[in-house]
Amino acid sequence: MSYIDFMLPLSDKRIMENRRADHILDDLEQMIVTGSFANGERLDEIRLADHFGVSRTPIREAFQKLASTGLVEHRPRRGVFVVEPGPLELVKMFEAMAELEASCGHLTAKRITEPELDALKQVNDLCKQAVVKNDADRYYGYNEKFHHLIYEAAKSSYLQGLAIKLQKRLKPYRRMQLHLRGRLEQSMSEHEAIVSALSAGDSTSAADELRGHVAVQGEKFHHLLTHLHAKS
Amino acid sequence: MSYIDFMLPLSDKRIMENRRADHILDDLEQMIVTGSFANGERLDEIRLADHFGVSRTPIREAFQKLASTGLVEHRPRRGVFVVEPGPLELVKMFEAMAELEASCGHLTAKRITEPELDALKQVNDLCKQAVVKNDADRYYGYNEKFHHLIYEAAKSSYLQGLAIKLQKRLKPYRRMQLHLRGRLEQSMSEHEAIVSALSAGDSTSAADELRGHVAVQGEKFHHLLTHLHAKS
DNA sequence: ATAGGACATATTGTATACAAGAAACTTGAC
DNA sequence: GTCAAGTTTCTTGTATACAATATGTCCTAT
Repeated sequence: MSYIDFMLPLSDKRIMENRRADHILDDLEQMIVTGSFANGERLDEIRLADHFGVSRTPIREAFQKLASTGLVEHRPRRGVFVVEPGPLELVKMFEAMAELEASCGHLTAKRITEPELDALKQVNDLCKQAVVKNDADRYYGYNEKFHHLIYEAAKSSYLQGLAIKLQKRLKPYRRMQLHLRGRLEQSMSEHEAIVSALSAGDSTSAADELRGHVAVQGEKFHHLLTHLHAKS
Repeated sequence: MSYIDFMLPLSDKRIMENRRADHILDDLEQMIVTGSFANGERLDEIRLADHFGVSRTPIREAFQKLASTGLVEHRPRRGVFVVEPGPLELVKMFEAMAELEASCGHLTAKRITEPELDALKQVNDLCKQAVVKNDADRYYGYNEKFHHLIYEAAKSSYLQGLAIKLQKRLKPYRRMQLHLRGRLEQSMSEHEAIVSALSAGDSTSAADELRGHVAVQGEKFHHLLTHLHAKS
């Protein structure tokens, strides 16, 4: 895909706002995630600098931050290249996500307060309503909130940070899972099990339920593969 | 602490080797970890540039990488400041470490191969020998190897990466508490329990043992801290 | 015709110059 | 004497110039 393609939709917005370094990073991130670049494509400092109307320096700074999140890889004296994780990497990442969720669940089950539990149930009800309406997008939003509440209630800031970071990284891949037929209902019943384990303060069960909920296995895995293959 | 203090011991080595960007990063990391800077101290770009004999540009690059690992904090238009995590943060980090280890253990118990198990037992024997000799430094080294083997055997590259990264971050703090009386023996018996759980393929038990093994380090450290704090 | 090497080009990495913002200092008023 | 506003100085952030290295091309020799 050429640079022209992705420049057009964004350039309008860019001109309106004042372009600051953070925006450059966010935009680059967005471009990579939404697939504006081919897989192993090299990100051209000069062209991007032109595009954003800045010099190479801020672009290079953004590159480094992107590299630290794993979205791009920096090969010395070669440049930075977008890293679309392959099926294997993705499975590993989902596996790690499942473990992080399990860990949060483990702690949360012991530490969640009544108000937090109430909030969680409330969000879960919103999830349920979305399922009834078969509204995958709304479910997606509330589901995210649901999980973030669990991270928060673990009261382990560092772990929470890890979970949020990886969750964000996996966002684009997670989303496509939800459109699997019947997945909404299944996900919802898993939520119920999670909530009841947390209510009961059963940390082992909460961890297991969360791990299973997030893990990519069986049909989900197959779905992920075919979807990935379809993109390229 | 002034710049002069830390410049002297390092400047000799620097002049010998060819100074490349990676070395700058490593050195800065080392300086921060070994406490060459005061806690909230601002890292002066120009002085450091002079010190390393380079311009500000590579220094700023190193700063960004340091910021991404959490060793320093970047405040826009202010500079970068060293972040010594407080007792609370450290406890949270140890807690996260415990959970990461538990996660690795959970997977490793199911996935470890015979050769890997053999290697693990072998390293564990070396640990045991170090305990007998009451050699904390050797124990420290083999203990690290022991844990790294477990991460590796989990065959979950992303999780392994997280574990290694945090382990590295906690290194300076972990080291302190090994010199506590009786800790070596206790740690060793925990190792035995971990190995036997892994041998048996008991993922739940392996996870719990590893969590406990690391968590106790965090607690010991916490005690150590409060004790130190009481003095000053 | 192909392989290998020298040259030309392009791109990254580093240094320096410049701009913009924050801290520090001076000066003046109360 | 203290506080505040204006000015100066210092520091970060950005642009540009330069150096070093990788890549691509062309020519030659086998």
